Amino acid sequence: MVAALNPDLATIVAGFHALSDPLRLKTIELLRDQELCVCDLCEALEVTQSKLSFHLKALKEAGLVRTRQEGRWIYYSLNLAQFVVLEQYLAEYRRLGTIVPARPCRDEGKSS
Amino acid sequence: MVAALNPDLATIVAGFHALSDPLRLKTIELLRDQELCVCDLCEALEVTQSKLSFHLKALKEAGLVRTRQEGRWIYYSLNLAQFVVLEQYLAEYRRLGTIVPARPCRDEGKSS
DNA sequence: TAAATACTTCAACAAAAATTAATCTATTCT
DNA sequence: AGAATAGATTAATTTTTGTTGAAGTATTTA
Repeated sequence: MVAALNPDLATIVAGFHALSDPLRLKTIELLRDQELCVCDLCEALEVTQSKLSFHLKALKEAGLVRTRQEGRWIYYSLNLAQFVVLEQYLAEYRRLGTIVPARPCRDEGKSS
Repeated sequence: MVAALNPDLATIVAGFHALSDPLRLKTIELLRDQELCVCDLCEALEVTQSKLSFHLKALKEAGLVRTRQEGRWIYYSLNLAQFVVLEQYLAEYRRLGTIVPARPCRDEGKSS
């Protein structure tokens, strides 16, 4: 048995939800290269701090990013482990290559 | 250069959005094992046909599922290729292991 | 201690997504 | 042709998300 093989549905849903917005996606793409503080991200993404804060929260609650405070700056960075969790979830689909074909719908033991 | 390396942001966003709902996730988990018609899915998921139809549409528009009509049944099945696209997108993050650390925020060439 | 900076939170509002029930289309069965 | 079945579509409504601007918290600098 592999570690952390069964993250629950809610975790997966939260993860994909966090990734389902253009601004959040651009944010993590920026963080891919380096840790950044909120003001850097605001500047790069050309959005207000308040707006970005909302999206950063979504990313954080989904476990996709971490924060580290240094003085009055808060540095955001990716939590790669959580990316792997989602990647693995998708990989499960690739694993099983054969999909059982047709099988007529009405024969499936329905009490008719 | 690898084929289809740069799906655009909108495609990725749509894909993750389609995966960001519990019912849709349960749907694709059912389809993981076999092709199913809408009435089978409704029964298994215990939802109304109309409601499921809405969610199937989201999955379909994101390219995650395909349909095949047979008589008056429409069989849904996974489009694994699109799962791979999303998986690859996430894999890009794992690739670059080192994240550039701190770097003080105010030194970044800001005109102050 | 006062002012400034970095960031979050809140509350009001706007916009998008989901739910529901009814209707519509197409196919099959009699 | 008429009734039944599978499924999509529509419109009205509710729920959830996202946006905006103002206010709040914490830290630093003067």
